[in-house]
Amino acid sequence: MKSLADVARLAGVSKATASRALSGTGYVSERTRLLVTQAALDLGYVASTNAASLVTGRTRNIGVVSPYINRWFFAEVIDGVEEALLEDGYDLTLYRLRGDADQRARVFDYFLVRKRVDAVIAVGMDFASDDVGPLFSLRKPVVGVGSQLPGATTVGIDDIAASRLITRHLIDLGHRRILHLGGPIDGTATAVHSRRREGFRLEMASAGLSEGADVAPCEMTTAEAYTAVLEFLERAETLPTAIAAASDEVAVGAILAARTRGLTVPEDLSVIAIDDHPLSALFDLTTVAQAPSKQGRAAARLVLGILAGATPTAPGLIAAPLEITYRGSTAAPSSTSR
Amino acid sequence: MKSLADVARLAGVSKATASRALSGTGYVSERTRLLVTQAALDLGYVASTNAASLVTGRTRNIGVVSPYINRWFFAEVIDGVEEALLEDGYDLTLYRLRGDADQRARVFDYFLVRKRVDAVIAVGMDFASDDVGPLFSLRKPVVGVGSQLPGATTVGIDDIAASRLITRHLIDLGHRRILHLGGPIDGTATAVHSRRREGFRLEMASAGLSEGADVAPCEMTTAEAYTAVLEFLERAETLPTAIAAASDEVAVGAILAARTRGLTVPEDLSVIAIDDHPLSALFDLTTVAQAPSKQGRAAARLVLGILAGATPTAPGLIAAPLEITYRGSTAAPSSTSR
DNA sequence: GCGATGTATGGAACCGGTCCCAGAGACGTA
DNA sequence: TACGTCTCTGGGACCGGTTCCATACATCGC
Repeated sequence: MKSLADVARLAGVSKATASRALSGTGYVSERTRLLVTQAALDLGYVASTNAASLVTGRTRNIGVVSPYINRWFFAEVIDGVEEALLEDGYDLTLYRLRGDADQRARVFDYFLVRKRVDAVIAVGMDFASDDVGPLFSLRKPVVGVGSQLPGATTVGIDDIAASRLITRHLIDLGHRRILHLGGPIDGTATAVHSRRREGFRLEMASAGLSEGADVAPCEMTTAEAYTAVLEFLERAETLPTAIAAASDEVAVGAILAARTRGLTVPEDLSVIAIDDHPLSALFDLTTVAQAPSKQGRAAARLVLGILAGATPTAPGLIAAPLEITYRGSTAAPSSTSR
Repeated sequence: MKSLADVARLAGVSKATASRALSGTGYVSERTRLLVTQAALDLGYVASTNAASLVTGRTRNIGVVSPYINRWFFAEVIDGVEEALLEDGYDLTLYRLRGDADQRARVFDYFLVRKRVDAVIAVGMDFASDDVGPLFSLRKPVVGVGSQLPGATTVGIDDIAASRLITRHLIDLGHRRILHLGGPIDGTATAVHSRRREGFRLEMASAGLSEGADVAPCEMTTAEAYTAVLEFLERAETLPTAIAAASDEVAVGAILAARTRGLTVPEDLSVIAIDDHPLSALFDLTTVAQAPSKQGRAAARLVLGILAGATPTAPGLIAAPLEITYRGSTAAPSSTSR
């Protein structure tokens, strides 16, 4: 491998001058600049970012932490982040960080031990406030996406508000017995699904409908939702007239389960959700759009801005506006089921 | 940030000894080893991989290139790769590499220019043989997953064989007019969807059914497949009795489109596909399972093995065995439609 | 007692860049 | 003429580790 010294020698200049010529910093005459770039080209010279970051302390590399990479929201966010980083010539190092037991340990091992990221973007990480300590002890910019990161700027939507919004819509349509679907029951209160469930509870309560509020917990996947809804319908005494789902993926499971049970949507059962997953259009699902890849881009921009010297925004949620995309899965409850 | 020199000073030894003590190489007495590790602990010392790799030339970092990260197969593979790498303490740097125009340029820019990966795993990259040049010029291990990489070891399934298998199953059931669904028409011949289409053609031809073979191209997404099938059914003179889909995601689009048109599966239309996507169980879809996350793991293992000194396996496909998972979406054509 | 071998340690070169600082011309100005 | 300023270049320290080599001592066989 050719090094900068080789280039400098061929160009007949010093290492220092060669470095300046290639990086474009400091004073270099046009003539020598051409000389050096030509020499670099001739030798097929490629710079070592390692060596550079050793002295500059900057790696042009961003760490992305996410509990999943094979679920829609997370994958979309990462996609957006990657795109934005690429535009600025940054690399993305991916860490899947799931579970709780080894969570801290891994944060320590893989971020503290190796100091090769300039900043961290945490995607949908459900960190408790005492868990983020190690993350911040890096003294590097940290930005969250999706679930809110205590003490850090987070881009996303207000999950409680979004859930209240869809619940409200069902209530406004005339529904009184509503099932909230999705999210394991043992999640922390700050988890996205917990907050969406909380929003549902709050809205039902404020409408005086706590009696009609029911909850079916399940993992946030279509398959789990399908069986959860099937089981719920099995043992329910009075059926709900509507489902407020924690996500589109879960809602699709509900719709499929309803079909299996011979219920039609929305006549027998209205379904509404949050996300605007690409499948939701196919299932004619009313939902609240959130564009995760845009959130990813925004988070990346934020981080790059801070690295470029911008003053960091105050910790807290940078919330995207909420708007319902009305489709055919919601309607007033039919008179018979009322 | 504390450096090795600080640790050495505190422990009262030289940098060299401290390095040996912490890395566990060479001769170090038990006593000084404890001394050094304790000093490192006290100071909260974290080693700089950058500095280390500068001299060793190894980064403990693997580059993963993939055209998508938000599609099931790719996300699953990356997930598997990440998991396997993590176990060995390797990092994963992700590069999304799509399109063709800037494809080469990016490979050059982001791999050659920065020499900070030890090896490359190319996930579902549809590289033409003259496109892989830059990739191999890195002189680093390269392993492919999914679509076959000319000149490199690739783990995956034999797409042509898989497609022949599902087509054969339909033929064996008695179907004579079969539609192949999925994959843009302009893809290169080596692309996964092209090869699956090719497998379909071959099997139909070898059964003397070229007449009954029809093709509906579309992007490999559920939504695109949905509209493609709808349009196809619109203008088809005689309807096919079965669909061989290039992927489960596409097959789900077909099933939904069939439902929209009032066709029932499998009575009016059999559907079979390849992948065993989690949704396929919900849609009762007969399919050929491939476990992408396992493929990812396997590829990572392969790469780690080579880096550990194992002799690289010969270029070519390491194919997983093919087996149909029989579910309810396939049946003999009904007598009326026959 | 002596050389060979094994264990333990330190000094210093080295990886490949960046950047501070000194110095040399060129040019403008008092 | 003398001096300040600007442009351009090179020398060399430095980032933070790893590793080669030399040295020192202990042990062992003969």
